[in-house]
Amino acid sequence: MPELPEVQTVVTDLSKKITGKTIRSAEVLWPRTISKPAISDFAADLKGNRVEKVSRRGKFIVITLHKDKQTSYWLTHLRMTGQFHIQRGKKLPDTTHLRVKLVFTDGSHLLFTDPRKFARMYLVSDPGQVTGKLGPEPLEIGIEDFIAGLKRSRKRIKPLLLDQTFLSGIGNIYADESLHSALLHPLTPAYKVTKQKATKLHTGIREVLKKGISLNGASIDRFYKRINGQSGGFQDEFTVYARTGQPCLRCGTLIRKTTVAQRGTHYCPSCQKPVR
DNA sequence: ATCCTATCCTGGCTGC
DNA sequence: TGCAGCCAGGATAGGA
Repeated sequence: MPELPEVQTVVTDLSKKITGKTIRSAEVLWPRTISKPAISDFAADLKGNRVEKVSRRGKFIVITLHKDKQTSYWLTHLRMTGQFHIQRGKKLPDTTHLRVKLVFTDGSHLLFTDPRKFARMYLVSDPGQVTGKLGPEPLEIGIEDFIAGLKRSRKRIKPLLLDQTFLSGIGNIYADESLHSALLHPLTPAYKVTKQKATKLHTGIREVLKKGISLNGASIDRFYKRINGQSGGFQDEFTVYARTGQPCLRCGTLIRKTTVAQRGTHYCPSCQKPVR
């Protein structure tokens, strides 16, 4: 669902729309969406803040706020179904699952919906409180550190890629796509991945994520959408994800789906052979 | 250290 | 047509 490329797309879109705006009021319609601070403080603390910057760390949207020379950070993790919406013209977004609503001093609105209620928001003075345990950004980690990280881990490669303390931002889709691109079986123990394959995986992760970003993410079901309601384009470029039973684009073998670490896992049984 | 299970949630889907 | 039951999925906690 929303992974690094999807979150990056939201961040880029949001940045253009809300940077410089000042929050007039905030309203929380589903209290559990707010992790920190207490519900009673969240809306009141947001009020009067000016949006300085919208950025990303892992799968977190990080909004830097200024008020009375104080800087605070409003972080949002979309989890599966969290979605920001901006009002566009007269057409109102579907607010069936509205959880948080912001009104800016210019009268514009920022709405946050989340059907499954798993998304979480934080308003903190130090973003490290929330993102402190995250591993490096997958587009920033160097090849040496990446290989060393694999060697150090006894985990299987797919769960390791999903581990946000190892790398931050990769989720189920991009893990499967990266592993296929590197011709690695998802159950391969990380420490057994050869230097050559590790290099291929490092490259594969970068290419897959960059392609995802350039296509504004993947909209696999009705969930992930850009803040203006548009879909991404990466779902049309999947090589294995959601292609169960369809021919591998590389060798023609039918793509198989199994469960690894409680996640649907798609791979080509010919291109991605298990390691003995 | 790592794995497994349950939990949080809802809408969509299957099967009767 | 209606409805019960199952499933996906990111992160985390607790037990093995």
